[in-house]
Amino acid sequence: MFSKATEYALRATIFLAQKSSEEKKIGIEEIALAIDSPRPFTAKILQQLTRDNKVVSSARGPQGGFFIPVKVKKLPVHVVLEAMNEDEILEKCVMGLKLCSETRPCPLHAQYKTIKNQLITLFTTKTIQQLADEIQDGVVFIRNKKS
Amino acid sequence: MFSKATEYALRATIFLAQKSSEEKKIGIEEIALAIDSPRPFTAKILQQLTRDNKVVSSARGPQGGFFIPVKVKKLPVHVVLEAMNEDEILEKCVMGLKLCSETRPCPLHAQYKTIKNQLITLFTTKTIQQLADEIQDGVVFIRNKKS
DNA sequence: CTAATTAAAGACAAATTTATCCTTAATTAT
DNA sequence: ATAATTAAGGATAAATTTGTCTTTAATTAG
Repeated sequence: MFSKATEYALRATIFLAQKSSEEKKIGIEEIALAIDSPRPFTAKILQQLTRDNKVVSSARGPQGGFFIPVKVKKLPVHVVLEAMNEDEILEKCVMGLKLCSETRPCPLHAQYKTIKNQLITLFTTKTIQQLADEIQDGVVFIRNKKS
Repeated sequence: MFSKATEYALRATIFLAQKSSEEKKIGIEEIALAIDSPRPFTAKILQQLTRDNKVVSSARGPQGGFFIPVKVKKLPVHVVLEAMNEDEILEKCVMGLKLCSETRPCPLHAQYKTIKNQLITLFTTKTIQQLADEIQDGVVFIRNKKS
């Protein structure tokens, strides 16, 4: 569904939301290890998420690293998709028709629409914080490895 | 969601299901024009759909072209995804976790699961014929251009 | 102030997807 | 048989995505 870049972005964001804070920043090494993603590529992605501090914030130097401000944790996960320029995926026609719409629907439009709406609702109502909390509670996982 | 190749495959399949038959084959030129896709790339995709006559059938020479046998029209659209090797998209974890499952769910698993199930149901219950019929009825469209 | 640490930025490389083109093979009509 | 038509197949190219590496800039600790 999403690109690898966006998958990594979602994992990194939720991981940071759970583990980091303004006082406890986390380095790229630890992040890439935790979410099992290629280190340099993940760095690029975090850089993108850091643009204008839109999703992630960062600080250089010793004790530096990445973190997610409390204010951002309260935002819907959808902001990650926006920052990665992949929020359109949730909107577009399954068959790739440019003109697909209510008045000119593709053959799958009517049924896909309701599914699409649930997807959009999911990403716009669940906050980053809410997802991170579940990891804290131990009911879900973000690591991609056995350990 | 799907690759361009699969989007073209879905459009071409439904177009052929509506317009073609064993007696009335359709050439690549007409197909690419109808679904507004790059001609040579579409040829490659049809070639793939033709492997083992799994979805599309073809005949060379004058009056040759592509068509979909009646038997295939009764199959679910899912067969197109399978032929394009993209049926996994419906199954995989939204966050890209290899180990995501009921017993080791990602933070979005529980909610995404129900959406995923609807997607799978849609593609496994709707037949190629059913979607083509709607075009015939004029309630939906497959062409990607104004005309 | 200096050295160490860490992210930012940009150039580069590999892999995959998308797309084109040319030759070959099969079929049909004459 | 021959010529015309059409898909099959393979080589190639362009674009995008994924990934790496090296240098620079900022910050902090000593």
